[in-house]
Amino acid sequence: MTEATYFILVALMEEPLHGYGIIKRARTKSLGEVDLAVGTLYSALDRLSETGWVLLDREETVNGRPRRYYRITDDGVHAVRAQAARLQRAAALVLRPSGVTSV
Amino acid sequence: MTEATYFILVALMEEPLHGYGIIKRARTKSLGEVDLAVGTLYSALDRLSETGWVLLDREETVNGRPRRYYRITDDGVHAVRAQAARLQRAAALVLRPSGVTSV
DNA sequence: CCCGATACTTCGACGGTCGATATATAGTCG
DNA sequence: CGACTATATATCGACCGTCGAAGTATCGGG
Repeated sequence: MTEATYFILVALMEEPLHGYGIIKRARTKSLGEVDLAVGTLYSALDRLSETGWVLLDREETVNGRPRRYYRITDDGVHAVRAQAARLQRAAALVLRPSGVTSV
Repeated sequence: MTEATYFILVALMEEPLHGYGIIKRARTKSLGEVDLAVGTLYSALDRLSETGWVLLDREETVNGRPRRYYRITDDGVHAVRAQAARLQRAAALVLRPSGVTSV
């Protein structure tokens, strides 16, 4: 799973969001580190819909323009949790190196 | 930083290794999850040499064939530690979600 | 004697990211 | 009032990194 995919799923964990909302949520969640490009977002969203990790929650019309809200699925939650565990293990290799038995 | 780059640097943190050794070390460190393709490794190694995060430690000749050992630089150690911190923060978003003040 | 493991190089294909462009409205600042 | 920024979606080509395969070479085991 790429970083973009991970942060899209993380953004959707709290509540369904529309495209632009995902970009903003990912930015705040990552403390400004992750700034999803629109091209990245929509292609990733298409892929995630195909794999069934997100789905279209509802479609609103604001100012005559469509606004699509996406929702994470149970499979998506499962996938993002598995990825989080993987990331933590990867981080621990450097932050808590084995072989250092201080005490 | 990509996952491949991260695990190459992690593999080199303990001691200098040659290409094939990096692949094996990354595999064991990641508990079999990361299996670097040779194409990925050598192109990543070239990029890392250019950025100055790894450098050629020494060159041996074994069975009439060259064996190049790579070493991580101080900059590389700094970069991999920063990335580890980033990964941990990303993982914490899911594993320790804010707003859950269990007590 | 062939196969698998070790070991490096190169190259084309593929997948995902990025930035630009297009389009449209609301709000802010000078 | 005009320019600019933020909000909001769609699309497309360029680019970068990954992957797998082919090529080359040696050693040990079955």
